[in-house]
Amino acid sequence: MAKSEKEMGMLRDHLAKHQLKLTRQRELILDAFLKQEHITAEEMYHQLAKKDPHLGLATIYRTLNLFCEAGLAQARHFGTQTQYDNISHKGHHDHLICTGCGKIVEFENCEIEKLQEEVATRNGFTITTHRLELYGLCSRCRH
Amino acid sequence: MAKSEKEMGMLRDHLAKHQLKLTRQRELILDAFLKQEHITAEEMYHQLAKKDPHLGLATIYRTLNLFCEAGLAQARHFGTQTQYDNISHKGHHDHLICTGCGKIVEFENCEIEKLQEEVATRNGFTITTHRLELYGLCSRCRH
DNA sequence: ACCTTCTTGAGACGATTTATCAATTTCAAT
DNA sequence: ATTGAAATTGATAAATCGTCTCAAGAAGGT
Ligand SMILES: [Mn+2]
Ligand SMILES: [Mn+2]
Ligand SMILES: [Zn+2]
Ligand SMILES: [Zn+2]
Repeated sequence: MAKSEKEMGMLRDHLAKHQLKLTRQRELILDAFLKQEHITAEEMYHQLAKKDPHLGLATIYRTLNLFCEAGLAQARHFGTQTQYDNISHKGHHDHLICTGCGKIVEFENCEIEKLQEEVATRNGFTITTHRLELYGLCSRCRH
Repeated sequence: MAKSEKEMGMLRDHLAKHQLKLTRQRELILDAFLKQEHITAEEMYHQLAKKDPHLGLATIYRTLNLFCEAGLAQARHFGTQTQYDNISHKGHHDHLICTGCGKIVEFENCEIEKLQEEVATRNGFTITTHRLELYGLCSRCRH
């Protein structure tokens, strides 16, 4: 609870800057969110049902979107649902996804990121975010 | 009509291999699809309403998904909708997307693709497809 | 403590895509 | 060409996901 100082600070900053309030729900959801690598609103809804059975799904959606605006999370469409990635710990990262078993491996590659910038510049764009997903089979599923 | 020999062949192959049938609707939708770079089911529905007012939206969805399986199209979630990219003409490509005006620039970058392969190999994966989207502002929207 | 403003929870709602199913069409075997 | 099993279609119901609405409650500056 006291270990998420940095993230709590980022949230407070964002709230202050936009005249928003720090609520019990927002603290609760932040706590749960920081323990995850990526999670959907629905998953979090079920997880938190134990701690607060009255917490509404709409509040979870609202709060996760707030985290995105505060720079703590990043939304990513995966399949039919939206995954909220925790970027506060390890920063931005991309994904290798096994279409056989659903396994997800996270990676970072500075060279790729650099080339992306070049492509953007060449086309007159300024990149704010990106998304790179590699789909295939992991070593186990290949056999 | 006669210029889409290759694509028609790919479709026929897929149909034969899966005991599926070549229908008037599938030909109609293929024709329209090959004229596009990327299109949504809804857009195609409206386009084809002139040629066949009875063509159902469900058939369009079914057929575009069929094209994906046949290797002619690739589905890509963009905003709330699914875009079906025509990959038969220019092959695989990635996208630069302006979050200001919605402009889409297509690009290919072999170096990036090569680095992707390296990342996959390093993690024991064999890539079958991937998706790279760069979001940002185009030169016009930056001002 | 007061009061304005923001937030919440419950469910309605909207948008998109898939499932259902009776009627029709395809196509391979006669 | 005819037949008949199997696939396809169109209309619409249903499912899914996320946002909107709004009255009741909470936050926080004074
Ligand atoms: Mn990246
Ligand atoms: Mn590519
Ligand atoms: Zn696997
Ligand atoms: Zn733009």
